[in-house]
Amino acid sequence: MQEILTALSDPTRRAALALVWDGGEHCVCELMARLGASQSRMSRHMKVLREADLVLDRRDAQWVRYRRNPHLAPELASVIDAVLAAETKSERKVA
Amino acid sequence: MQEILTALSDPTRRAALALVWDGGEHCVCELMARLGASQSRMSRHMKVLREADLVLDRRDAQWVRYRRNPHLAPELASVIDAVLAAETKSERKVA
DNA sequence: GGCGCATATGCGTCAAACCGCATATTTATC
DNA sequence: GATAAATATGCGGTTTGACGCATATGCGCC
Repeated sequence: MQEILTALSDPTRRAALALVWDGGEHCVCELMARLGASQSRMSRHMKVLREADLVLDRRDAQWVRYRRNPHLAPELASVIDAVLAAETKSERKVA
Repeated sequence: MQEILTALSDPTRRAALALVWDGGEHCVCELMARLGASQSRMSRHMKVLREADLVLDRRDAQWVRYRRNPHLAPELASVIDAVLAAETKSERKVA
């Protein structure tokens, strides 16, 4: 829980999590580009998400594909869902 | 959202929030005692919760009574509920 | 007005987090 | 085997956050 909330407390990580939460696979280079983050920064952020067990990674040729962890305990997945939903809502208000 | 997640990323604040989330009023001295926190520490933590709009406070003689903010946007209240529920569950596993 | 209890806050310190830069590692291609 | 692309990581610097201690403030009571 502590690790998860620490992971969620960075905006870039939340944005990355939102992208990955669609169930698909995303390489670091894609996330970098879409979030405007440098390579080392993006790599480190994904490491934090991985160590919090929120995402899984897989080597695929020169890429590393990150995806949502489907085995996450349901009560923890609910936390992520609630956070991403709340953030989506507040973005809509701005737009 | 950022402010809320920062507030949630401290274990003492989560514990205080859990106590206050019952809908009742709680003075700082009570929270201090129940959480084993020093006075200045508890006061500052409550300030963070207040500035994140998660709790409201009210002066009552020499006490300050903190309570859950009932006007919190529902999608944000869902975040708090999910976090507290997840934490309750993990505590039960330990016990 | 003085005293005591509850709470807030200024200040200095210490630890943790984030970042950029440079470099290492892995894999594909030629 | 050399080169290039994608990713990870060691290092140093800067920022942010938590804490304790001391002190200030608010309030009731005498």
